[in-house]
Amino acid sequence: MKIIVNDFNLKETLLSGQCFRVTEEADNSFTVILFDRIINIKQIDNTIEFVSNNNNNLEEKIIKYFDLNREYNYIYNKLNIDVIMDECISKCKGYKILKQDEFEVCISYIISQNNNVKRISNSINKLCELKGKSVSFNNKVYYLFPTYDEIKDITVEELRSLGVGFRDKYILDFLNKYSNIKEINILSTIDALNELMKVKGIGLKVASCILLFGYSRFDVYPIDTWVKQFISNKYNIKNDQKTIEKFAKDKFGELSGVAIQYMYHSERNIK
DNA sequence: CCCCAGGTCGTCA
DNA sequence: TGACGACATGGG
Repeated sequence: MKIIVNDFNLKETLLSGQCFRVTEEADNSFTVILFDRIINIKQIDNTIEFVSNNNNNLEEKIIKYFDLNREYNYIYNKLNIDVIMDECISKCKGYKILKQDEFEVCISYIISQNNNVKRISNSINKLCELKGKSVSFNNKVYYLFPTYDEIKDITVEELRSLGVGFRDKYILDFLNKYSNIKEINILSTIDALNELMKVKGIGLKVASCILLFGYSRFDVYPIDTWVKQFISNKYNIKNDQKTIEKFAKDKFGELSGVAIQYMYHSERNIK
């Protein structure tokens, strides 16, 4: 199947560190575990081509995951407030904020704290092998991300076997509180952040990543070392958490998340 | 062997 | 409130 896309960069979007379960294949295509199925997807100019083990509503799932129906020109215009952002935007053109599975994003970003991408991916893959459903695709076996029911009884020993280390108790606390978190969609962004941060091991940064990458809340802004340095250097302001937070909120408002993500991406992934 | 990783918690002033 | 070490683990 094919879709015409006019402002999309598949590779940048998938390899930017938003999602942890993507494989780049030898033919420049990508294999992605997308909710309930496996897809292999490739971009050739303005076309994306994809195959899956499950074609039911496939196009719809792809459009949703890559957020292809959103008008990004509006975002570019809103964020283009100075030469610094102008450069960021031109570097990041076609780079989309993914709409990932909510449950998966919560656990993935709990694991991400004080951790590196390689280890995060390894732990998540092991979790899927241990608890998720297996799916055959292209003569290989893949594992879906487990549902809540599939992992609600996971033990500390099992978690440790995944290599999540001290984050084991954080995952358990999240699972205990999951019935409240399921309702996050209906909350305002501030309330949603606070609800997530009731979980031990979810602070402002992880909560913001969850809302940005799992719930398409573009008004949260996950600030890490990279972003802090970018902003304090380029805008010549104090490299301090509160100062940077205020700056992002005041400058970019409802689209702070996209602005921050563009900065992260151009600083971290594009040289 | 030491350092670090898309942080957060608990503790002590 | 604010600073600061501890935390599991394996890749570099």
